[in-house]
Order: sequence, then structure tokens, then C-alpha cells
Amino acid sequence: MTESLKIRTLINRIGRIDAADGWSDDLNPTQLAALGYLALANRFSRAPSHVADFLGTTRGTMSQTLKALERKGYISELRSKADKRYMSYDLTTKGRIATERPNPLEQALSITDATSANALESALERLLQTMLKTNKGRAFGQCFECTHFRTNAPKGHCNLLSVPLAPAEIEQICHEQVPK
Amino acid sequence: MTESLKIRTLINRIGRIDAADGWSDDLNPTQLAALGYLALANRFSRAPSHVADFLGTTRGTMSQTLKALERKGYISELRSKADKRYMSYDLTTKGRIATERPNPLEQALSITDATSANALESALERLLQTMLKTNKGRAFGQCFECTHFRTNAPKGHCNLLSVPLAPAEIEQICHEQVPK
DNA sequence: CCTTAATAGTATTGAGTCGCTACTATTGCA
DNA sequence: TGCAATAGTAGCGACTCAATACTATTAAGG
Repeated sequence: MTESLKIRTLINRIGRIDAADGWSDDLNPTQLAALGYLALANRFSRAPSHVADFLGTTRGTMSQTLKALERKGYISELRSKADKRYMSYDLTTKGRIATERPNPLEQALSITDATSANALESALERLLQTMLKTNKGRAFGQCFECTHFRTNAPKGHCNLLSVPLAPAEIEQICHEQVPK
Repeated sequence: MTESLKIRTLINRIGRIDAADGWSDDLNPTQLAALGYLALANRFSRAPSHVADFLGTTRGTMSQTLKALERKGYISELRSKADKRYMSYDLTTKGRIATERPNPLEQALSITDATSANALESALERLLQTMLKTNKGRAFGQCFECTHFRTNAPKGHCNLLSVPLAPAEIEQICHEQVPK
């Protein structure tokens, strides 16, 4: 059994076990994953196509998932006036609460020391970026780690969209992010 | 954004992107995951309930998935004579070939140096074991890392089942494994 | 021994994922 | 101005998935 196969099996299994636990209430793992992404993404990155891109699925599938989330009252639709094709989703209070539900993965990580957690994160981050490079996927990183980001503490500025960024937005996920 | 949340998001996303790519032929990610497990498991660990346990799903769901795999000719059923309730699945040649298909995750890992791959594996292994401990899940590790294993190179012996183990079996996954 | 409990697999149901194709509406570009 | 690109969605078919209920078999206890 090769090292690569072991790692792949581990990631797959950890993800499945974590997802299996995420079935409570009336949300399934995919709906919860979409909700979790929306909770982290900035205001330029909350369209169906962005969520689809982030989770490696299609616009059609994600469209249905988001409609289901809206029907259940976890998110609300927001249509753009500038570009009438474009739409965005905001979390409702109910949606925000749902993302804060405890899960076995974070629970297990909470008893891990900070140094090894940090090492694990950067190893996974490197792995993901390598995968995305060959797959032509987007990075979806945080603004403060982006080449288009200029700091102006405590605020920031996006050079790509020519838009000022509030302090809270600097840590959010953006679909245009290009890692430094 | 906490470190735990980042790691959870990364594992989830890596798993999904890897799975999305695994859709080729006529197999979906879950079928491929079940097939992958059967390829690694020893002869005592290839029943529907074992696969279900390994992947964190139910017997009912896995029963259907395995029936689908059998219908398509990837695995073949083998009923036990000792215990008529029990059954086991073997991979066919077609099934064995399907597990060898290249995938983005292993491809990305192939250009990672051995030391960091090793570190990543043990970090994920620790994370999984912590998750399983609170969830009462089984470890599903390899025989040579089990408390019931006795070596008798190049063969081995299982003290739990009182059965000799061929060299190839020592590296296989067992549902009874208890990590040392 | 024989009743009862535990275990293994499965059929069924209903909600939902997922890729795919086809379609509409809108915007960008040449 | 016309045509291509983009964004979202409906509909289809195969499948996942939890949950329930069921059968068959084996184990355990009085």
C-alpha cells in the first residue's frame, strides 16, 4: 500500500465520517457544505457558480441545493442590479446558527496542539493548490493572502476590483483570489 | 476564521474535488470508495457491514451500493458456509483495474517529498483516531500494526481469530484491528 | 432444549445529489 | 448590431442516503 493511497483513503474517510455526522436537523452534508462556504465568502463570491466552483460541482446541481436551502429559510436571495444575470445569497440568522453546530472533526482538532494543527493546515493547503493547478480550479483564498490585496491597516484595498475592504472582509474568502 | 475550521474546510474540499473527478466510466464516488476499500481489506473484512462501518454509512445504503457494483461486474458475491448470515465480496478483474485509475489527489501527492507525505499521513491518522474514539468507530488498520498480530517472518499470525496470515495479508486492512 | 435476543442482509420509501442537456435572459465584444 | 459568452434554471435518470420494517440465521440464558 503506497503512501499516496493511504493519504487519499484517510482524507476520503475522514470527510465521509465527518459528513455522516452532519446529517442532523434537515440539512444534508452538501447543503451544510454550501452553507459553510457562504458563511466564509465575501460579498463578491456568493453566487451559485462560485459555490459550485468551490465545491467541485456544477452550476445546475448547486442551483438546486441553494434553492433547497432558501426554501428551508437558511439563506435569502439577493439579485444584483448592475448585472441582472448575477445573484448572491446571504445567510439568515437561522443559517448562521446552523453553521455553528459542533462537528466531530473540529472537536477532534480542538485537543490537538497549535503547532501540529498549523503544520497539517499548510500541508493540506499545498496539496489542494497542487490539485487545483492541474485541474484549472480557483484557489478561493483569503484577501490578505492575495496578490491583488493592498493593506491600509486596519482596512484594505482590492486592486483587482478597485474596492475598499472593511477589516472583517480581509479574512473572508474570495473567488478571485490569487495566492501570493 | 479558526485553524480548525480551515482544516475542516480543506479536507472537505479536497475530498469533494477528488470525488468529482472520480465520476468517469459508470462509477460514482461512493461506488469507487467502496471498491477501493474492498481492494485493501482482508478476507475477514469484506462484508457489507464492514464497508458501511469503514465509510461511515449504514448497512442499508451500502447493501444497495454493493448490489450496484455487482450488477455492473466489478465485484462478485461469496456466501459463507459457516455462518449463513454472513457474506463477502471479491473484486473481479474489471474491479481491480478500476481501482488503479489515476486520480488528482495521488497525482498531486506524487510530486511531494517523502518526508512531508509521511508527516501528513501520520497527522491525518491521529486526527481520524481521535474522531473515532469519540464516535465509537473502529480503526480499520493494517494487521502488522495491530495488538493481536504476532510476527513469524515472512508470515504472521492473528491472535484474535487464531489464524495464520500470509505475507500479503499482513498489509491488508482488518475490521477487527486494534492499533498498538 | 427452547424461547428470546442479537446480528446480518435487504426491500422500500422519500428527499436530495449529481452530471447532463437544453433553454432563457443578459451582457460583452467585434 | 449581431453573435458569442456568461449566469441561472428546469427536467431527466441513476444513484446516495437515513430510516423503517422485515426475514433468516446464530447466540445466549433459563
